[in-house]
Amino acid sequence: MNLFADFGTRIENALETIDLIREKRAEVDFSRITVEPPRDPSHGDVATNAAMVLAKPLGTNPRALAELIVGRLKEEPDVVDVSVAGPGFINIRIGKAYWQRLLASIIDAGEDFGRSTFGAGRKTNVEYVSANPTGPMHVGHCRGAVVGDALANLLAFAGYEVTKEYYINDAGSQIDVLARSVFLRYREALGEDVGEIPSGLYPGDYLVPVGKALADEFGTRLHNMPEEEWMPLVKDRAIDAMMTMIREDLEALNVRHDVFYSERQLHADGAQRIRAAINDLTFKGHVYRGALPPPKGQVPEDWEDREQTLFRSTEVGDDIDRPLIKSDGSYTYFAADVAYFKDKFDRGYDEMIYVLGADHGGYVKRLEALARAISGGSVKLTVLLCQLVKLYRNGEPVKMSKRSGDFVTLREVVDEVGRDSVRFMMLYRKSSEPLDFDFAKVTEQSKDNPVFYVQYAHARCMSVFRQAREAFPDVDVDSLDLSGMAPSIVDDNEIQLIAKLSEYPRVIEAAAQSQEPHRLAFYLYDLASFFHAHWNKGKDQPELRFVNVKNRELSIARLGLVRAVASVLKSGLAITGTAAPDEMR
RNA sequence: GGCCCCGUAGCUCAGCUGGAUAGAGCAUUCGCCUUCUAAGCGAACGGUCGCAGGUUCGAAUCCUGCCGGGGUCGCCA
Repeated sequence: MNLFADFGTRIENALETIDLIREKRAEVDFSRITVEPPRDPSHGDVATNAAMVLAKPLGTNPRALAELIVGRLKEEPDVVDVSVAGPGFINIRIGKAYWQRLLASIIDAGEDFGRSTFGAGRKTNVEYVSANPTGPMHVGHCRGAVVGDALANLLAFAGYEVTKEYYINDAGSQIDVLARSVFLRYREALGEDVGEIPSGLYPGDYLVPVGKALADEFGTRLHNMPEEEWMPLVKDRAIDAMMTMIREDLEALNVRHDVFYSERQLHADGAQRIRAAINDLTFKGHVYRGALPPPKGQVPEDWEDREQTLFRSTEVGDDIDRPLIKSDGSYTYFAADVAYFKDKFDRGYDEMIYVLGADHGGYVKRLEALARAISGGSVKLTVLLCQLVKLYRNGEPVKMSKRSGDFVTLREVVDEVGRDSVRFMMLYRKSSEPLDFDFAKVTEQSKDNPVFYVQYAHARCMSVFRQAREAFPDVDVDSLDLSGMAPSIVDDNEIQLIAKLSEYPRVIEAAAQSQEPHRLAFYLYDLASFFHAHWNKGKDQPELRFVNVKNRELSIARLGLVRAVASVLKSGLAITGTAAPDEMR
């Protein structure tokens, strides 16, 4: 049961009965009509702008039209009051019986309440993290990992068919550097004194065990080979080791991908997949040989005009054409991306989402151009840019130097503050907005910490059930038919709580449509806040408490309300990837 | 210089894709609570939505131009 969808159709049906609208039905567009909770609850439970949107095409004024609509809606069951307000809003107040039925349906749906068919099963690929396999994940990767994962969960809940994907950048020159760094550790493991790690190689200690493993596997054999021979062997082992480490890091964050896709396989067998993709682009008329103009603004001093194979991306919305094959005949990074995109396209995705860091902003247009060129516009490709995360410890910024290898790893953060705090805080901000992450704040158990506040609301719900079991030892509290008790819920505060719950499905759909998982996090905070507020009223007014030994029937009915709150919290927290604890002692 | 993101209360941020009197949390001020249902509760104060135009019944939201902050910018991945 979806309140706003339900009243949306009721309102449309009412509109269809109005002569003025019936006469000009072909000319009026219902799609701009909104049905939403009014900003101020005193206005009612449901508000619509229908009269304001339709007045103009019908050649009438909003308030007059609103009065007509109000006349129809008055006859609608469950409507106890309708009125026109402001410039032509129609405010509807809903009867308690409706709320009680709604509560019953939420209880019956359990954690499936809010699940939607909105996505209509569209095949959607969400690519996120895609950190280079050259070391452990650091905090910088955190946000994209969480946002991507939560977004994928959200879309799945909203009815999309989702694949979570990780693109392994295991083909570039940074992998050669990785292999050389590991080779040095290998020599070290053989007893050689390698001294300080030369600049240009990765200095981190995490490569020591990889070198040791090579020594165990090969003894001194690699040492006697020329670089061309040991390089591929070392690369294989190094990439495997790094990906194992990264998978463990992801696991610690509760992030799980369905597909790990290797860039290297695109380059395999004489780069045939890349060649095939470029051929496809060429066939569709998007490739030529030529030289690019120098960049605008400051022209680099060593600028040289060279001919390359280019993607004519400017014809599909890009600012400048993009190189596919360098002047020395090798492929650009983007060429592999063309092949990768084509692969996803051939796998049949309708929508592709790339979650990237803000420093990749310059990459967006060429990806969009690529999608147009290859799919002819049938694929919806969107790039979500996550802004940077700044770390603070007690208000002081945490300094990081990547060059010295002195960066904070994802693992360190998760180990210190816990995965739930990391995940929820990463979502408690619009991703296009920079984020401050304070170690002290996110572990604080107080109202100021949203993670705690929301989880605590769930724990409180569970606590009510524990108390009910104690108060009514003769009742099997956990197997009661609570939805059948919903008609006993009549208190206005409780009805308001049901109203807040009823917003959940539209929050899910709106967040999915806008690809903004933070909206869910804010809703959960809001819901928790309603619940806590209602709980606190029980302090001064004991008759409002959920469990009341003197009134067994009402207590049991209220358990239904508590269960509904708990299930929405749990469902929402699950989408964010955060636990819903039963207690928080 | 081109492109992208951001600019909302003293601070950190929401604002449901154009709706009503712009909302939370900190901070400040003032009450309450000192035990019940667990790490408090309630209220007040606080705004030229960066600036200027435009679009329309209606703009924080859309368009244009400025101002300010950040990111990015040839064949690096």
